[in-house]
Amino acid sequence: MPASPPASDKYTQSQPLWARIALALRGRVLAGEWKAGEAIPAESALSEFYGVALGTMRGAIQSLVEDGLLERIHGRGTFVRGGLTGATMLRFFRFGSAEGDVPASRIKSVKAVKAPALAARELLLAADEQAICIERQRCWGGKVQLLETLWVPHDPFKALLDLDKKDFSPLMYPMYAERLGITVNRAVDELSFDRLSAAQARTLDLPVGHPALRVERVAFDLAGRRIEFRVTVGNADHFRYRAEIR
Amino acid sequence: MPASPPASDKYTQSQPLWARIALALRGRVLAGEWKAGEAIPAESALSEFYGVALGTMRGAIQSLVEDGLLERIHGRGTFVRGGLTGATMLRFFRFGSAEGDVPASRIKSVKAVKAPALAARELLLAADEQAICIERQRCWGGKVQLLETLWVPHDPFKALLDLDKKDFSPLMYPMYAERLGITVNRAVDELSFDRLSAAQARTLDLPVGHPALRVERVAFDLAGRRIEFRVTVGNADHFRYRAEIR
DNA sequence: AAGTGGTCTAGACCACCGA
DNA sequence: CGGTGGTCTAGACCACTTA
Repeated sequence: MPASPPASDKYTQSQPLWARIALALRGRVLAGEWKAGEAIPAESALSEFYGVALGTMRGAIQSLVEDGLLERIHGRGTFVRGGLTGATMLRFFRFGSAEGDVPASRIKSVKAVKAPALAARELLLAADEQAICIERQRCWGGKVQLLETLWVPHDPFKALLDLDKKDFSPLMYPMYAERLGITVNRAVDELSFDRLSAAQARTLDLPVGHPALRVERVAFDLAGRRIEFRVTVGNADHFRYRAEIR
Repeated sequence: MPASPPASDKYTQSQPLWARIALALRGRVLAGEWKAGEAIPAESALSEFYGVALGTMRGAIQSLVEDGLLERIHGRGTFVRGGLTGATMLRFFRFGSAEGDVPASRIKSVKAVKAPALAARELLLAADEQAICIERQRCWGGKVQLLETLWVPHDPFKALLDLDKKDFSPLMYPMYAERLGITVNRAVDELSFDRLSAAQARTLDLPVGHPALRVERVAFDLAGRRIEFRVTVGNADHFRYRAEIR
């Protein structure tokens, strides 16, 4: 049975009607009533269910579309958006003619650890809370190009500890979705500049102290929870990024 | 006298009615009927003028708001957006406790030149077309922090050649607006990584070959014309940028 | 042809702003 | 207070997709 019954008075509420309906709709998506990729009921059906005009229902849906939760396709329906693919790190780098190459991923270690200060802060974990740390390398053109260290909360991710390194998918986010039912919906990247440590330089086959781009990423699930913190390091000479400002 | 008379048939046009009205409205803004910062007529007045329902008029205006051309303020009106301030380069850098400091600008040269290949390509100028090249330094905390080279088309910018270096404003975009009536509405930045040349290093008081962030920017006016190409170079150690992905 | 989202209408009232 | 944008209604028809 779906959530909340129709709304009450026409006005006099602190929130607009469309916003309250959007909230209810979001709740039903998060509760799993409609899964990623599935269609939600038609606007007309929903407007009848909530007892509002079609335009109001459209407003509610529109707000969730702008939020990235839903996606409308003319003539087909309104769908719950699938998550990010995780191949998004490539957008910061330019590797010579490696477009066709499948980005390979090599898992180096998967360990249960106490979250270090930086990761704990970004994931909003209590001090000394348990987390899982994953180290991996990403390769293009037969060379190791990116070094990644990921932290995820121990709580919903502990199944990863029992997984063989070979069984990890080259893309983490689709794997989170399939194996854990966790959808990554949004991420925030913080870019800065760094130099390679001795160990990093050795793995990347570059000189110690070589310029490096450092990307710190926090990933969020559909409900807005912080579910992954990731630090990626790559050769700064391959950095390129396009930003639009208004 | 304003532009285009009311629209015709209800449907059967290739473009939605709101899109055609948005186009007409945009034309009136570009023609200078309403200047930056001024309010356009009320929705009700416009809907009557164009002979459409209020909701349709709102849709037309909304599309221009999303485009960055207009700005609505509840209870006050709908306004033509002012341009970018030009202080936007700071968002890529972090300078220690220089928040309060006024970013100073030092013009080194203003010259009429033949646009070099890169600038000509970005500004869509013909080969060997005349342009104006401006070199300047930007300082925070008493130190030169950024080196900038700008190219603008000779055509609407020639007045800058007669201007004394001291009379240049520290922010270019407001100056374009005041002195030339050109509003910068949008810009695209392309970030990459570089090393300082000998001359650059001397000016920035850093070692030759020191890591540098390079920003190539194309700026667009209200009509979408490319009106400035700019290359900015700064110390990569001060680079930081936040990107959100969905 | 049936079902979906997209456009459009003609009204009404609400919430905010400034004089 | 009068004017602005914001919300909401109850319809109608258009345009796209699928079967």
